[in-house]
Amino acid sequence: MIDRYLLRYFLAVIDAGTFSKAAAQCHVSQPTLSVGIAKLEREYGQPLFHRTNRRVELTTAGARLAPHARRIEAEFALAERGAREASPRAPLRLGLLATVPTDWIASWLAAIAPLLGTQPVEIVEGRERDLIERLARGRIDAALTIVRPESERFAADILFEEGYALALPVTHPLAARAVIAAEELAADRMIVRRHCEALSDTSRHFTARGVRPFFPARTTSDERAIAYVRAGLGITVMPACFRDPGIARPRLADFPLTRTVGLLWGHHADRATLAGEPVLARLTRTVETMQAGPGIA
Amino acid sequence: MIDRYLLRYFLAVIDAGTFSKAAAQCHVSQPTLSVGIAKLEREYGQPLFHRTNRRVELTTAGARLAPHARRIEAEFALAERGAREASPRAPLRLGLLATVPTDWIASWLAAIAPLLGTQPVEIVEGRERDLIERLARGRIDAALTIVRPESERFAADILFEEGYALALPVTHPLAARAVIAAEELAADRMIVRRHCEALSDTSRHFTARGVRPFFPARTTSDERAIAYVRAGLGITVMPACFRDPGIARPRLADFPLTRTVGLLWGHHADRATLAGEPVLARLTRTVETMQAGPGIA
DNA sequence: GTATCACATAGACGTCATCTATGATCGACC
DNA sequence: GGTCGATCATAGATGACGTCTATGTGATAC
Repeated sequence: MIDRYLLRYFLAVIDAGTFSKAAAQCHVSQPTLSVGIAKLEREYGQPLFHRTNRRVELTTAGARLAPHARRIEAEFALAERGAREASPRAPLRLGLLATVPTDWIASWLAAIAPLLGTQPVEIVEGRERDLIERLARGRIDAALTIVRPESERFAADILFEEGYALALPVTHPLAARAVIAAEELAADRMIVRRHCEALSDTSRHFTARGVRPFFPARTTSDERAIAYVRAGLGITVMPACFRDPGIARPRLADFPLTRTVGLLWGHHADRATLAGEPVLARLTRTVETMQAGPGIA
Repeated sequence: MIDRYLLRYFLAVIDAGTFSKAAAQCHVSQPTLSVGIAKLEREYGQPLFHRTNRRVELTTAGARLAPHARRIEAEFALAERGAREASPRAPLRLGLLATVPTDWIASWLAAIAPLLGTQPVEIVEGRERDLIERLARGRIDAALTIVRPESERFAADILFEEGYALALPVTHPLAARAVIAAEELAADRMIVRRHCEALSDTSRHFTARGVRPFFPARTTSDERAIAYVRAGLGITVMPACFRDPGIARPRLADFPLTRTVGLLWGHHADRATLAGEPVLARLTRTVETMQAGPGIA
């Protein structure tokens, strides 16, 4: 009895060209996909792929099965789409990490505006721990937040990894530098971004080097923080993804902290179905382009 | 993610009209099918059936899903058929209980003759224990034999249940009787059907009643046994399904032994696929009609 | 030779589809 | 009106199997 998941593996191998890539595409390990294909071949009665060292290619038997597999998957997709379109769709509850640039979210919201009628979205902002908590309780379906190895209780799709960098007004004497040591900033005032997941690491970094700046402002808004920096009220440390024409982002010497940002999926939700949701697929694309893109600064 | 087996349950309910019948059709228990439908409804997002006490009927959501499910199942069937047609088919190895009437087998073989080119059949005759043994060793794919509750190591499809009855020549003085006691046969000679699964029970029945007849013949062929009976060489006891114009089949008083005949499936084989095999489907039909039919006698 | 990349195999683990047993609900029947 | 029979739902236990990590095998590159 051929099962659906076997055909999904099969099609993924055709599309990806290798077992390993197909496994990643299916969010399973390579051995899992390997035994899956083996099982399908046993059930089908004959080999479906010629294994060569560099890639795999369809046998004639595989070529015969492929169109059936395509039609079956397409029909499944239609059925599942029909389900969602007909039912009064529950709002998609999405957690957003506070330290994600607002303009990313704005750009995403603009892109999905026409979809909001058929797929309402409910946004929950919070810090890393809040979002994990809500995910665990099933209060949100997915979260754009920090992915850590130890948060493997949730399925994750990693989007990018980045470091943290200083944020100086472009008028700052050191603004043109690529790397700045903490000690060079002893005379600077510093904006405290109270919501930032890196706050304690940042404080420790400066105090460990004897730098105990004055704090002219504490805020939980990154836009406020940037405005303060532009205005010359002080400097701060932010994730590298924040860019603004008015601020420079030199690296902070010996501060190797990075964060990995991605989508975490609540286990009650069906990741495969959810990730195919246009609204979320668009979020992924938006984040990837805005992060990797040339940026403003 | 909707799975294939859920759609099979769904379609079975549509076709059968009730969950219980659908469960039997799918060879699963009623609770299994029940939770299966519940799961499908959860995945689909809305109820698929209106449950009333006497029957279930499709909701509009169910009616929307049904055509997709049909197409998916049809496509799976096509894919699986394609597999079998393309591969050089292994012969279907079928065990046949010795005490099944030869004319049933002959009738079946005549019906499937045109199919033997594409699906070779290998017949293994044997007694009950031989067939079980071969099934366990994977030497045969299925067996038409006796189904016992304790032989639940194998999946079974029960075809019919029957008793054992006397076989007398129509010229016998008692041939017209419906029931005959063992004691009334003290003067008769008796043919021993050495291969019969009921042989020891039969012997015990007669000896316990003080009847120790002369045995003019021992045979392992039911056709020989019938020929002997017709010729007046002696009488015997056979499964009720044996009929012949020349013999009468009165019941033996106080002999309640019955046997349940059906198909046993080797666990290495895929029962669902195998049972759909035209050759085997035809065997099922042939046996059912020849057993239930008006018969010759 | 070493390194790297591919897929296959082995054993352990956890999920979940399945089972049996039981409950809940309704209609039929005397 | 109470009992019986039929239906589907629920609960807890169990086993199968899909998945994992770890490791093996083989081929190509340098």
